[in-house]
Amino acid sequence: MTEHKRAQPPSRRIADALREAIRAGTYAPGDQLPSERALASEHGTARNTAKAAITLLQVEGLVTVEHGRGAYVRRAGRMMRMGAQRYSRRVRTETGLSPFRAEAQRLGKTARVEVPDISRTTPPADVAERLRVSPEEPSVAQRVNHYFADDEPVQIGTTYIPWTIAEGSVLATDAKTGTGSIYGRFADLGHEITQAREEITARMPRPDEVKALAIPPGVPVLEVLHTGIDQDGEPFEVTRFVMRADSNALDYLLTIED
Amino acid sequence: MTEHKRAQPPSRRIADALREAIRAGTYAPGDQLPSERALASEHGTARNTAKAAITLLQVEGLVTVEHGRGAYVRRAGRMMRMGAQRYSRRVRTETGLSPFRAEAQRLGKTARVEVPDISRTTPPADVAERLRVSPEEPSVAQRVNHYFADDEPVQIGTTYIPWTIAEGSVLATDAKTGTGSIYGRFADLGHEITQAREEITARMPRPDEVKALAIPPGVPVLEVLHTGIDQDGEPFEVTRFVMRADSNALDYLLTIED
DNA sequence: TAGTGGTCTAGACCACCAT
DNA sequence: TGGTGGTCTAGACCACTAT
Repeated sequence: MTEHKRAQPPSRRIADALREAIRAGTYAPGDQLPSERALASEHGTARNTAKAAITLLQVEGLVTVEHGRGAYVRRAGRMMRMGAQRYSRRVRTETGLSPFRAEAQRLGKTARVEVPDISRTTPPADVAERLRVSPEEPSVAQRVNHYFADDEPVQIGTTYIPWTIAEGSVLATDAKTGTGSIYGRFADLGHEITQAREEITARMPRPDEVKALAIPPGVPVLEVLHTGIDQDGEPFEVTRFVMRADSNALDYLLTIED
Repeated sequence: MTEHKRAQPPSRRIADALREAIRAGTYAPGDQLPSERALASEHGTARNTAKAAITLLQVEGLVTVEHGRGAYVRRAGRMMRMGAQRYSRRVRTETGLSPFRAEAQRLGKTARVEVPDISRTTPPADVAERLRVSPEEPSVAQRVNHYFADDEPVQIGTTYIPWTIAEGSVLATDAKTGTGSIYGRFADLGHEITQAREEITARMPRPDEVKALAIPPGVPVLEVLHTGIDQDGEPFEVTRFVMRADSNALDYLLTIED
């Protein structure tokens, strides 16, 4: 008998079995998996080992675990698609909606935006570089926005505006920006958005983001560093968006330059 | 005495202490953390508990663990920035380089591309929809590309081409596509790329992707579903890119439509 | 060979949830 | 109340890395 020695540790074998069962549809999205104690006795292991298996799947983003209730196969969430055309002036003037509200409306969701902080601060280095302001002085106004769809937090946006632009306007003081969203106010101040640069990365959320966005384990975030550029080619605003990757997608339609 | 009962479980406390030490620079990127046994005795816990703390940081993407060596603070990798202008005809004809090779050259890295598979297959549903072909027949040619920078795998690209276009051309048969990359061949066939749609999401990698891209725990992937559109507005190619999020970024410059 | 992480056991107590 | 996950202990053996 050629015995496989240590072919796979038990926790892996349990995880593989569950993964395969999920793939095969034995456990459908939303279904509850067997309890840790059940898995352990089924496979003849300690409960710790069964838990290790569940943790593997959790980190892969395949299942979610609820304390006191059980482990469930994760459901695919409907996606908010943030497209590039969301900045268009037409959308802004015709609907009076901000990009986020317009997208939520399209999906039939209720949008809510909270503005927990507006202040004058020293910008992070990457922001300062893009705005061409000093990274060592309080050279910007900062507006923090929390976005909710159907009361679920889905996005955080931190907007940085050169203090020379924001000073004296509602941008530096008021949560409400009025019709046409914040870009309406920039237009009032002589900065019509004509170009935007968007730099996109993904990473695991920091603990504070986990809290703010109620992110379950195994869900990364998309980070978009957005720079608004006006008719003179000047950057007038940088926003760092952090969004749950399991409920947001980005959608760009590009015209290929020659 | 008001004792905080269960303020924080020991594993969280150890993780918090390490996180703070990393933030403060006590442990710099690349530095080794104390061993699990050392952490355990320092904090008066079992080794398992110290390991749980390390695992938390690992899942957050803050540290990497190497079997038999130790746990290390993750270094920030240099980023490959995949920009929208990478499809421009000018870049293609002037340098003769594919988008990936052009970017690698810019960073002074050695690019290598392997083509482990070219075949005729049935496309995934999302691809079929975008190419307007049947999702139930072998209606496409599939080309799988593995991209390496300095011999490290950084990206996988799976290109789907309607069989009606690929049939009879090198696209359906040859790994080598010749100068100007694959888009040069599409141009030869009468499909000049004039627009591209890119739909971006992020998620944790699947086990097969973990293997192919050698992804350490705590690193998500960016998935880009790219659709190439020709001068007649017809989609002629869809590519699904999957890339390590810790070594790739996307960079778009958008012109805001009216 | 010594030190590191990888994994497991068998049992315990706590916290949360539904009934 | 009973079932579920959250976490811990104390010890054990294995596998990998470096010297």
